[in-house]
Amino acid sequence: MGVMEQIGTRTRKRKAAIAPQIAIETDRLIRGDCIPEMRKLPDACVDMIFADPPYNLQLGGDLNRPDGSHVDAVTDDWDKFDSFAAYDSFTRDWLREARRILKPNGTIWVIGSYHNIFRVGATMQDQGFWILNDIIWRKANPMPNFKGTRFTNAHETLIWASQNENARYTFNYRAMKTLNDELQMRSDWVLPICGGQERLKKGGTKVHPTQKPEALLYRVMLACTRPGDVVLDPFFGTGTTGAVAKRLGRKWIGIEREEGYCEAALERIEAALPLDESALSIMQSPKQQPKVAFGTLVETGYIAPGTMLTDTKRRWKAVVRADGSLEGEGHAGSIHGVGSKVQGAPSCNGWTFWQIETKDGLKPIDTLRQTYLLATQP
Amino acid sequence: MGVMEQIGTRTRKRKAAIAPQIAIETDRLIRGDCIPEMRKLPDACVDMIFADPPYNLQLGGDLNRPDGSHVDAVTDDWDKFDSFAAYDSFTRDWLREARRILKPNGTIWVIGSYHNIFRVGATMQDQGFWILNDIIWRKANPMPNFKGTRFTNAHETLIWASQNENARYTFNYRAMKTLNDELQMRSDWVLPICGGQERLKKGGTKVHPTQKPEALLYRVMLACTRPGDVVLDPFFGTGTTGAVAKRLGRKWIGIEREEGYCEAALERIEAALPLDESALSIMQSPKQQPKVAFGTLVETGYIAPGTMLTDTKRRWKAVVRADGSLEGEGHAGSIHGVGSKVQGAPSCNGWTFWQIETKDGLKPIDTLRQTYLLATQP
DNA sequence: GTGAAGAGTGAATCCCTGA
DNA sequence: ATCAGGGATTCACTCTTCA
Repeated sequence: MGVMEQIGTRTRKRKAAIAPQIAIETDRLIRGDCIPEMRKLPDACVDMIFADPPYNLQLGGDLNRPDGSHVDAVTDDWDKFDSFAAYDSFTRDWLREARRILKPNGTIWVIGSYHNIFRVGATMQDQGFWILNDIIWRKANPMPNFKGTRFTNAHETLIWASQNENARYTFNYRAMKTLNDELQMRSDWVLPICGGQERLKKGGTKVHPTQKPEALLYRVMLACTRPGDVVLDPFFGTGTTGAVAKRLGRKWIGIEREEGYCEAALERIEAALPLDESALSIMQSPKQQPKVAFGTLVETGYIAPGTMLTDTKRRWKAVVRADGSLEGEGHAGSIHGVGSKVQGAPSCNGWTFWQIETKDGLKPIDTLRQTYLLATQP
Repeated sequence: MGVMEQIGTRTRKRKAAIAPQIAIETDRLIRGDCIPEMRKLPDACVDMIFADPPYNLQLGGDLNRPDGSHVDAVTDDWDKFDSFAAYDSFTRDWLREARRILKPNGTIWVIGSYHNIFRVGATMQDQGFWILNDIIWRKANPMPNFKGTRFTNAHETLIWASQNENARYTFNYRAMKTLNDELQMRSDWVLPICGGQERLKKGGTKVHPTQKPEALLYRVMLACTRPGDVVLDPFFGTGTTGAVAKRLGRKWIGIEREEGYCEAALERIEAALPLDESALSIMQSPKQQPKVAFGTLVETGYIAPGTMLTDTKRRWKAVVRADGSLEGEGHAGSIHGVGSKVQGAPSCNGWTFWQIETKDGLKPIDTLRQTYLLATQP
């Protein structure tokens, strides 16, 4: 697992390795109901949970297309619930176990539609999960509303939540920004539905009625886990979570009741190819780069004591002192402290605020830090 | 009102005029709390309800933009609740009255964010409302996540529900399809937030912290009401619902507690003019350019992480990474960024610069984008 | 007048480490 | 547990100012 050890060590979160982590068996499928099976797992043993629970779809009668062909709706027995109360009870039970086995800094994703997502979301809040975002999967190619009685149901909703309000969760902000052409990733994701070669079929019919696209899981795991993290899926189905986890170098545990789905899932995961190390690495935040003190640049001669710094509009000036502090405009202190004081701002990043005069005009002192890093990093 | 007569004449519902409708006073603002004020209204007296209740945002401390400026948050008392239980109690009370005064064939719209919408939706289902769609308002210009801690919260959710499961509700299918360039209107609506001239201001500051855009109400009313219908808004605010109702030839009733909002609303509705054809075209959502991020092609499997790219003359090479970034020749970043860096050029179109090896020779990665668009666009 | 540049702003649960 | 301090972090659009 050389990949695991080298990648992802610098993420936004630095987990305190206080409690000895219980190592559990991973990369395996557990056959059975998710509630009793989760009960057998120890507390705080997984980093992320992805759950695609039954939707409790209340479809009355059969649905036909205008041409008379039959729409293959979700009518399996596992999707029938006597009432909202029964569904709520089921939801509370599996979410309670999910929260227990989730590490304190772990996160959970749950996907649903308007039939069930409101009940699921409210239950999550009631149990202490802390919602971080609701994400809209905007389907690029949804099934139209054949009868013209409502708006085309063209999206599904995912809830992303941490185990508790104060969790220091993993969010690979920079990687998401890169994935979205250098703009912040938004809460609405446009992705095609699962079809074509990706859709598992047996004898010409689809194996699972609601197989999720791998692209969806790909984005979820890339955003919120690190290589080597354990991802659990209590409603494993045909194993999309497992297949993507394997590709991305994450460990997985799936729980599934239906033998037909289990077979298909294992076969599929077996065929999935893991990415190699260079492909797995992602863009890192500056936050995760080695820290350099401004004083170090003074000591090592990258900037001389006595150098005059200013801001981009030359409104304020400050002099670099021998110990790496600044003095100017009646203030003295760190590059950040003086920067915030002269502006009267609550905070300031001195690295980008203060500029140094060069032959090509003003440049932020951060460029000196980058030069230093390039020269000293292996 | 030529527009009105042409659109919406073919509605799904044909109401049986059995029970004599109770005529209530319309086009008026009721000053007071919505729960006691709704109690004074008779049963089954309104055709549609649009509700924009407090979201219970639970904001922490102050928030500043990267430039140091302060974010003007919603800190009003009307958005503060002691607990989820208190919010639920409030929600149950106003929804119960709303359902009572709604006609049996009427519908309700409620807007919210992840802070409150799950609780609201679950309560609606518990009380017997029948959800018809959840609609996503995708904000064209949302506020970014300034700290890089989550996904940009770029949408709000609306729930559209009928008074009961068997209601024969109004849905102007044709009008919606016309409004959407002859494609079925989907459950995700791209609309800008309320700003510019439309945003009500007094002394340079916004009158209401969360004024909704008229385009949103326009689409809601055009979809689900007929001219002459009575629309009630129990959280009237600055009267967007009233202004749009007047323009569309619907009757309105607003309930609002804050005197400052009431004044602004009445003044605004007084100034509102009935709709003409030109206004209709302005409201139409412009056909957006399909934009595809390179990362999307990686996620959806059109290009695999680890793939080697090169330029047309094979001078430089780069590897595709899991998040859609490239790494090669000592650089890492987007397809455009790495392209410009290896060439030493100020800019570069990565789509045409980077080539992928195929059995027919090198091809620009732009061809993959075209393939993706062909597969996913309607 | 016209365009470029700069300032302002929007329903937001918005940092992390070490003492 | 709290507190201090380093330093990381933004997109689309409107309106104003100034050349």
